[in-house]
Amino acid sequence: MADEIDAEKTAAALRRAVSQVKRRMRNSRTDDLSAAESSVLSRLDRNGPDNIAGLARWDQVTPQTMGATVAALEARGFIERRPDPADGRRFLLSLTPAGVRQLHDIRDAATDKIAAALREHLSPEEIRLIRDAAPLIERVAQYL
Amino acid sequence: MADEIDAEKTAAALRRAVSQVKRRMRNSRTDDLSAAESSVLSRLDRNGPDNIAGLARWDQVTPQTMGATVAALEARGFIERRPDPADGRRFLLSLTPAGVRQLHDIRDAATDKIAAALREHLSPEEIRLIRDAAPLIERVAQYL
DNA sequence: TATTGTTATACTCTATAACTATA
DNA sequence: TATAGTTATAGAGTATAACAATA
Repeated sequence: MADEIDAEKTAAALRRAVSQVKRRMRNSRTDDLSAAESSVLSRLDRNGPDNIAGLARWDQVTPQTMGATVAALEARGFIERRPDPADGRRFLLSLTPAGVRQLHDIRDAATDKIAAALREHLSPEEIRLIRDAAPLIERVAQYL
Repeated sequence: MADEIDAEKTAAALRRAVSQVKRRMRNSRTDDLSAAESSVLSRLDRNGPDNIAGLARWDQVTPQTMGATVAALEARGFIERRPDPADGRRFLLSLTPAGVRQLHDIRDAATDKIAAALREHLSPEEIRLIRDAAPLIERVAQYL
């Protein structure tokens, strides 16, 4: 089937592209948050307060790993925890104002780098193509 | 300028998409190679033999880090080293037949997962959009 | 019993610093 | 002097195993 072939080739191309981008962005730790940390802040920013187990499930890491990430963010004042009144085992985690600020700061830093590369090396039409494809890629990611 | 705004928005969207895909693919270590390792095998497969310093520069890691990655691949028989006749300090690294096999195996495993998600959750037209955008994204990555 | 969260331990990838050998 | 490669050490992110508290 033509569709099947298309999906395979597209998947291979996407995999290569994503690996390259991610690998090159790896060291943009001029910003002060790791990938694990900014993933958690983004999640809390978009979906509101959550507990450790919920964040771990969403991010596909173990609760132990998420516990460490959360502890680091807490120690730096970017998130805060309070007991869940409905369930004595749980803590509800939420962004502090400092966490919101940090999240938006690092977004800008990483984004600027990509934007500059886009402007310098791609045509406006090519940029539009990526712009249209990006949300679709994000959607696919949900099912991996 | 309209272009400037487009580049910023596109960059932000791309960053989100790439982070999500990479994060979700992280544990597809059913296959037997880490990201660092498959990156090296891919490079040798595409560009032929190289030395440690060259691989390190291309992959934007330190020579020490690349030395460790190379040693692991060597120990598992996926690459081999021989002295560079032209420069006594250097070793030339190249893929073994086992390395080529391993490279293609893991490519298939990771790709299948993405292809399945594409087929199940995106329309043929949306898949084509991603297919066209992927090479452009890979090109941008070169300049990050 | 099942779930939430923690502590202990270990592995991988990465880095910096300091060294040897060769150019 | 500069470059190629190595050894030693450390930090971050991840995992598994074992446990306590709560549902």
